[in-house]
Amino acid sequence: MGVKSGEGEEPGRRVGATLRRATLREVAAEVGVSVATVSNAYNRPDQLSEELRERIFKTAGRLGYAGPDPLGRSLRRRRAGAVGILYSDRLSYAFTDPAAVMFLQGVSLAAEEAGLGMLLLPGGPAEGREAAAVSEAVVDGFITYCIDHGDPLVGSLVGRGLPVVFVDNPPEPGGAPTVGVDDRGGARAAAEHLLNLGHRRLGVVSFELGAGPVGGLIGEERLRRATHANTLARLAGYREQVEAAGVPWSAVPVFECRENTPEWGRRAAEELLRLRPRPSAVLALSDQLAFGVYEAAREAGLSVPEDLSVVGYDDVPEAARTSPPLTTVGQPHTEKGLLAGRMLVARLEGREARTTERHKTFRTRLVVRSSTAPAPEGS
Amino acid sequence: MGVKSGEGEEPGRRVGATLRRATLREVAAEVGVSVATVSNAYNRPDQLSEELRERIFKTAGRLGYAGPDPLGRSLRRRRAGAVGILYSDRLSYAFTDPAAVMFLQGVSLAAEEAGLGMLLLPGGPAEGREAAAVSEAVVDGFITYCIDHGDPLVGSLVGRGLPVVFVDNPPEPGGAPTVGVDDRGGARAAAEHLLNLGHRRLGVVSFELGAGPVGGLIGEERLRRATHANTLARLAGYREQVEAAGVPWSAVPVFECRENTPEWGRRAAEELLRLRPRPSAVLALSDQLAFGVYEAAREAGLSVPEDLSVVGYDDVPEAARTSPPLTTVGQPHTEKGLLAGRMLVARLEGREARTTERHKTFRTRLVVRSSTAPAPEGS
DNA sequence: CTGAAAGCGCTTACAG
DNA sequence: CTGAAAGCGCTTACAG
Repeated sequence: MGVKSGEGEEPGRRVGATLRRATLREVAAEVGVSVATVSNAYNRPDQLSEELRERIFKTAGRLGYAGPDPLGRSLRRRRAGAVGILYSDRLSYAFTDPAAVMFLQGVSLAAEEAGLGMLLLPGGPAEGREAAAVSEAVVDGFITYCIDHGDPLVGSLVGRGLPVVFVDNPPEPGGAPTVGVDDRGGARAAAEHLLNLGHRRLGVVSFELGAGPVGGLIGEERLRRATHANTLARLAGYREQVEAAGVPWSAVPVFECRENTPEWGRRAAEELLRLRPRPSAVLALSDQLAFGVYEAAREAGLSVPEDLSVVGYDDVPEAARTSPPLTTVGQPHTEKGLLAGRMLVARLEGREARTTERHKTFRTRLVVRSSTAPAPEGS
Repeated sequence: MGVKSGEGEEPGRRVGATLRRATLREVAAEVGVSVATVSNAYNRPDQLSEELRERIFKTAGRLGYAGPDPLGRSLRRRRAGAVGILYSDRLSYAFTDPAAVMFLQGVSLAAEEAGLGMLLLPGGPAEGREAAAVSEAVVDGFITYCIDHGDPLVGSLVGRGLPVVFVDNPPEPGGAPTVGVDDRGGARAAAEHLLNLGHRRLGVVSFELGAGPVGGLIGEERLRRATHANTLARLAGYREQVEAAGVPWSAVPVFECRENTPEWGRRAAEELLRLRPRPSAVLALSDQLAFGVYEAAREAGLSVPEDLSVVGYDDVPEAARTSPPLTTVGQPHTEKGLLAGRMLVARLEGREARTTERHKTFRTRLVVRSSTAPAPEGS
C-alpha cells in the first residue's frame, strides 16, 4: 500500500504523533478536499486521480495519519473483523492444555483463511467479569469451547444476537451450530480395552466435576452434581463399559483433580496406588493427567505397563513420544477448530447450511501403544 | 447484571432478533425517555430511579436489546478493550510451538488481570494481508513476538500510534519498551557444556534463517543473509564458544529447518548423522527440534547420550519428561509474556516508567539433564 | 472525478 | 432525576 508510516521523515510528524492521531477530517482540511475523497483514497483508489491520491497520502504522512481508524470504520461498516473465542475456564488455562491449544490452532487456520483476527476473551469464574467481556467484545461472532450446560454465559452470548458455534458437548441452544466429539464412545473404548486385557481393578483420574470444593477421591453424591459436560460424558462412557463387564461402578475409585496438569495426575495416582487392593489399571481423562500417573508409578517403583496399565485421552503429540508411548483416545482437535471456524465464517458471509452441515460429531479412536498390557496374575 | 438475555420469554422478542438488533435509540423511544437515560441505565445506575431503570430493562428485554453495542461504545470511549498480538509467522504456527504458547499464556495472565481481551492477528508472509490486519485491528496497543529486524510490519505498527511492546530480540524502534532474553548467552552455555564434555564434532539444527529457499545444510553465504533475530543470536552464541575452543566454525555443519517441529528436527539429524566423521553432539535451536533428533538417533541405532549428545533450547515441560530427559537452555517464557502484558497495560493506564522498567532482558540458564555425556573415545 | 449529507451506536459534560 | 446536543471517526449512496 502507499500508506506512509515511516518515522520522522517530516519534521511536523513528531508533534502530531505525540499529541493525538490525526483524523480523516484533518487530512481532508489540510489537502483541501472533502472527507469522502480522503476516504476514497484509502478504500477506492479508482474513485480519484492518481495525482490527488498521492497528494493525500503525502499530507497524511506529514500529519502522522496512518490510515482510517479501525473503530470508526468498523462501526460504519458493521463488522469487527474478528471472531471471539470463549473458553470454559480462565483463559490462561487454555494455554496449559495441549488439546485446547490444538483446537485454537484449528480456529486460527480458519481465521487466517478469512483474514479475521481471533479475540480470546478473558473468561473463567471471575463472577460477572466474563459476562462483561462477552457483552463488550468487538467481534462478528463467537466460538465457544467446552462451555457447561446451563452456564449463564450462554445467555449473554445469545443475547448479543451474533452468530455462535458451540464446540464440545454443547448445550445446543436454539439450534445453533455445534461441533463435538463422541466422548462417551471414546471413553467406552478405553475402558473396554482395559477390561479385555483382564483388568478388573480400575482407577479413574478425573477433571474437575463442577463448582464447589474439589480434589480427592469422590463419592456418588459429588458425581451426581457434576456439570462439566466433557467430564460427564467420559465418566458415563467408562461406567457403561465397566458395568457391562459386570464390575460395579461403585468399586471404581474416582479421583477429582482441580487442574488438568501432570502435577495433579501425579497426586491422583499417588492416592489411587495407595488403595488396597491396588488398581492394576488407570483411566485418565486426559494425556496430561496420564503423564502425571507415569510419574507416580515411577516413584512407587511400579513399571508401566507391567505393573500398571495407563490409558490417556486426547492423543496429544507428546503421547507418542513419551516413554512408554501412551495408549490413549484420539480425537481431531485441530479439525474441530478448523470446522467450527469455517462454520462461523460461512454464517458471517451469509452462505450457511449449503456448504456446511450445522451439527458435526467427530469420531474418536483408541490408539493402542505401549502403556497397556494384560492384567498381572491374581489381580 | 439486570440485563435480560433469556430466550423467548416475550413473544415479541423473536421477531426483533431475527431482523436486526434493537438500538439504544429504539429502546429509548419505546420507553419514552431520552437515549442518555437508557445509556445511564446501563452505565450509571445511580443516575436514575430504580423503578425507571427496571422499566428500561424490561422494555429492552422485550425488544431483544442486550445492552450497549460494544462498537459504538468503544468508538465513543476511545478504547477497544483488547491488546493485539503480532507473531512473526503465520498465526497457526504459534500454536505448534510450545514456547510461543507459554508466552501467550503469560500475556493472557496480564490480560485477565486488566480485564482485556487478546486479539491474535492473522500474520505471516501473506503479502500485505498482515499489514491490513495491523492497520485494521481494533485494539488499544500491541505486543509483538519474534518480529525480525527490518520487518515492514514494524512500520505499520508504529504508524498506528498505539503503545507497543516488542518481545524477543526486538528492533527497538524509537525507544519502545522491549522484553527479551539473553539468547546469545544461552547458546554459549549450551555449546560450552558440550565442549567441556570433550565434544569437538558438533552439528547444529537451526530454524529458518530468513526468507528464500530453505531447508538443508547451509553455507556461509546463507548464514550471512540471515534476518531472523532469535536464530541469529543463538547461532552467534554457538559460534563464539566453538571458536573460543579452537574449533573453526566452518567445520560445524548447520542444517536449516523450514518449520520448528520434531519432524524437521528428525530430517535434519538424519542428514547430520550421515556425515563422516559423524557429529558426536547436536545443538538444536529448540526442544521441538531436539525431540526430532532423538527420533533420528533411535532410527539410526544410536543411543542418547552414549553415542550422541543432544542439547535443546527452551526447556518446555516435555523436555523434563522425555526419555532421556533433555539437557536444554531454559528461559522464562511465561514471565516474558506476563511482563510484556503488564508493561503494555501500564502504558495504557497512563502509569508508565514508574512501576516498570522500559527494557528487560531475562537471563537464560542451562538445565543439564541426561541427554548429554562425555564424547565417545576417539571422536 | 469530487463533495454534501446522512448515519453507524453510543457516551458525556452540561443545563435544567 | 432527566434530556438536548455534540461528537467519537468513519463510509456510502447519491447528486453533480
